[in-house]
Amino acid sequence: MVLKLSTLFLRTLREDPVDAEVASHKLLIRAGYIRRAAPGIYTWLPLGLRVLGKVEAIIREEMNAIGAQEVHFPALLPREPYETTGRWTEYGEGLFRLQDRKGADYLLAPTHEEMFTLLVKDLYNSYKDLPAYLYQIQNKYRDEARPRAGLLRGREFIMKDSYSFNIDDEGLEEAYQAHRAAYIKIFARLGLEILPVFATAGAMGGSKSEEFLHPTPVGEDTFVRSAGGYAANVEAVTTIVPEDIDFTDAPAFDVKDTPDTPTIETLVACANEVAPRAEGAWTAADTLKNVVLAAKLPTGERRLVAIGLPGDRNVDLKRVEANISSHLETGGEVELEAATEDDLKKHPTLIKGYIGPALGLDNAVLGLEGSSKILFLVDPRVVSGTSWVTGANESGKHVFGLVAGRDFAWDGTIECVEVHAGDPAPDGSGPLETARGIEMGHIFQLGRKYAESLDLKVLDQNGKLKIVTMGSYGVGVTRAVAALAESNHDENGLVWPRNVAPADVHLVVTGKQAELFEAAQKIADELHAAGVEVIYDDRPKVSAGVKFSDAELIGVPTIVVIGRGLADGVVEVKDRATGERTDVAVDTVVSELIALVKG
RNA sequence: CGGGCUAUGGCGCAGCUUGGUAGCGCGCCUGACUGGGGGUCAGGAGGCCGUGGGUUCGAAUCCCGCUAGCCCGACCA
Repeated sequence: MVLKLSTLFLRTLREDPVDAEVASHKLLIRAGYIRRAAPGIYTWLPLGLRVLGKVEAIIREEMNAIGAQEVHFPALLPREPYETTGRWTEYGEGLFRLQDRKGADYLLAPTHEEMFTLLVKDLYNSYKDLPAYLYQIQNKYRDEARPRAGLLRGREFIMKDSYSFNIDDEGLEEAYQAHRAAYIKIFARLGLEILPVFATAGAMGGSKSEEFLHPTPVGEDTFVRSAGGYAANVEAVTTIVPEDIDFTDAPAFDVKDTPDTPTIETLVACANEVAPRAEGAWTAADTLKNVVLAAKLPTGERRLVAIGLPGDRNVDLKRVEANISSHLETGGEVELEAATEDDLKKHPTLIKGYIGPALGLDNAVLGLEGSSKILFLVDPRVVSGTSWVTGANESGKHVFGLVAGRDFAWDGTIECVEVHAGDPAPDGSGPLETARGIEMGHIFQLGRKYAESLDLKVLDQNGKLKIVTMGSYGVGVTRAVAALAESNHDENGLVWPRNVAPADVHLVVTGKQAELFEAAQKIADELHAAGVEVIYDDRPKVSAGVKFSDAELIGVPTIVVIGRGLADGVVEVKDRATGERTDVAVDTVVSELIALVKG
């Protein structure tokens, strides 16, 4: 392939587009890879399409290598399957909906679990047909509230999504691991640094899930990692549970007057005044903060939940949301917010600012067994034997030395506090630090949620119908192009890794003599014959400076300059990434370039 | 959905305060020069000034409404 710049459909821009913030967005527009068609929706120009194609090819190879088979669904889908699984409404405003001329509802697919499930149901009936791995590379549509950063978060984007179908959990685990390994290979081949982080399954259901994050400051996802190699989504971080403490010799609790102390800060100050202790001043960490939240259940019910946590910590609502469903009999997605004044009024035993779990096991307030009948969950740091300063359920009074397990009980523990930099990693690999990343891929063990609601069953060895278990696995393809641009550029433009670059070699002619163009054309032809992809800047009346700038902006890894050196029989070979230039004899340049590209 | 900003040739912007023939740079077209880092000169093409209403002899400019876009936040299997 030889792309001649004199005819290539391309216009590079000298200035950054005003609406672009991040480097990948600016450069992909300026270098003529993409154009904006609508907010979060982009047109792919010839150069961009070439990069996209190369990324897709790598993904295809690795998916095929694990035995996955490619199919292709429509993006325009009927309402019914999504109605069956509840996602027609669950997806809310994020879904592009439209109607045909008869008024029938359609949607532009945000993801294809339903369609894959129905396709397998359509064709397969026996355990002998399984396992099956199917995938597609296809446009997805999500009406994002705020598309941003060019290709990084679009309303139309390309995703590779695959789905595994197995008869049992062992098979699902195998499928999951196969995809996980394939993803690691894909990102390695793309040259994208990737961190698999544990994620919570969230509303997708299922048990196990990992995100593949590309660490970069422009990323939208916050995660934590340790020097020792632990990495996880904030929602999925677990706390190291301390050992229980023997409370045999602990002094009895003591209720004290602590007037005007509705906050932890005022309480700590007051505690040091009314009850100074020998071991050092009271701190927020000695207090047990009891926060009342209101949970909106899938049933529509609004239910209060109390969370007990050390006073030096704050509740992270997202973490609570991610972890609370196992404590509720309803399951499904739960929305949480702080309880309002009205909520508290319905429970007169709860005195705002002075809420406490109990004054002795027989005198419980919080908890399903307590007088409030409110579910009481505690942070895992609250273990049996720990002693706390906390509310005495009476205005202006707190209780000191209230011992967990002896004086109060709880209904369960939950990961609920904000994770701070410096907290220990759960695997003991050191303190955590927070970082930002782009979600490049996500793998889920879906389990039987979709198969169940869409009735995907096959006969097992015993002739009995069994629900199939599924996994779903996604790679953001357009997002990968953006991430590649983001991590491969300098102040002059893009710097593509060789295996995704729009071409292997960028030939530049400087000068106007016919011999220069003839020599360049010859080199281009010979490279082409050897299977090397060439961009050839044959524009006759464009100055050298413009050609150099364009070459650097476009970012092909090897730039060859045919110019004044030709009189001495040499051309210049320049490495885009390092800037290193070498003069190479014109007679050997083709073979050297072939070696460079194929090597 | 909250907060901030913006809307004027393909792109980037000025003009608006103080109403009076719509301008600059880049890009595009013609020609000449130049020819290794976005070069020079001359001549061109291209604009319902987001949209609807109002004030006025006259509105890009003043007033009211609407719409769209961008950024931050909320949201984001």
